Amino acid sequence: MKLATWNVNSLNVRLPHVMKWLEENPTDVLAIQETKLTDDKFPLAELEAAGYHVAYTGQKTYNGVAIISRLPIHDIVKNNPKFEDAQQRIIAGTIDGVRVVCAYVPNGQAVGSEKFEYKMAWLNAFHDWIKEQAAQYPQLAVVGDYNIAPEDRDVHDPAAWEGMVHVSPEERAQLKRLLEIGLTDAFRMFEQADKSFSWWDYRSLGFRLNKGLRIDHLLLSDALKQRCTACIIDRVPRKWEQPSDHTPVIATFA
DNA sequence: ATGGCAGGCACCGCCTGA
Repeated sequence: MKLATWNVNSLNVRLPHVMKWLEENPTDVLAIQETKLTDDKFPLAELEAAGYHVAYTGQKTYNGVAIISRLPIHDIVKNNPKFEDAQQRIIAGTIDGVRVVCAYVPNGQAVGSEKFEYKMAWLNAFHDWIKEQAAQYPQLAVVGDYNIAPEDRDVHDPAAWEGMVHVSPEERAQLKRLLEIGLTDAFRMFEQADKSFSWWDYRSLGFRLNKGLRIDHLLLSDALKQRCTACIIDRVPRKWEQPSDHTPVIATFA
C-alpha cells in the first residue's frame, strides 16, 4: 500500500497535476490539503471517473481537505469533534483497516499573533482527539501539512528561521506531544538526503536554491510503523509548470 | 538585497500563505 500527502494549493488550479501525478505514481490513498473549494465545486466526477473514492470537506478561498482512495472510505469524520471550527481543516476515514487522518494545521502567521494562538488552541484539541483515535484505531496514520518543521535539519537556514513561525519551540513542542501519543515520523525511519524539504517559497528562487522546509508529515502508529518499508519526498511535481509550493510525501507499506 | 510569488476574490488592490 502507498499512502501520500500533498498540499495542492488550490485543487481548482492543481487538478491536472493531481491526475498526472496519480497516473505516474500509483497511490492507494492520497490525502490533499488546501483544496480551496466548496463541496459543490469539488471535482467528484473527474476523480470517480478515474476510479477513485473520495471524502472531502471544503470552503471558499481558504483551507479544504480531501482523501482520494482506490478502495472505499469508511467512517468518514469531518473536523475535530472536540474543537468548534468554521475552518475546514480535517477529514478522516478508514481504508482497508487503516485509519487515515488528513490535516491542514493552521499556518500561525507570526509567533504571538492571534492566528498563532488559534494554531496552538487547534493543536491542543487535535492532540486530545488524536489520542482518542490512536486508542480506537491501532493502525493509524496522521498525515498532512503540519506547518511545523520538527528539527533544525528540516530547515534550510536554521539561523535565519530561529524563533519564527513553523520552527518556534512552542510549535515543536506541540509536534513532540503528538509523537508522544505513540506516533512516528515515517520520513525519519529511513536514511534521507541532507536538506530534504517538502515546501519551498515561490519567491527568491526558493526551489532552485533548495531554500525550503520539511513541514508535511506522515505520523504512524506502532502497528502501522511495523509495516512501513519506505518514505520519500517526491520533488518531481515541484518542477512542473505552475506547481504547488508543496510536493508529495509518500510512505510505502507491506 | 528585508523584497520577491501565487491563488482567490473582487475588481484594477488586498488578504493569506509559509
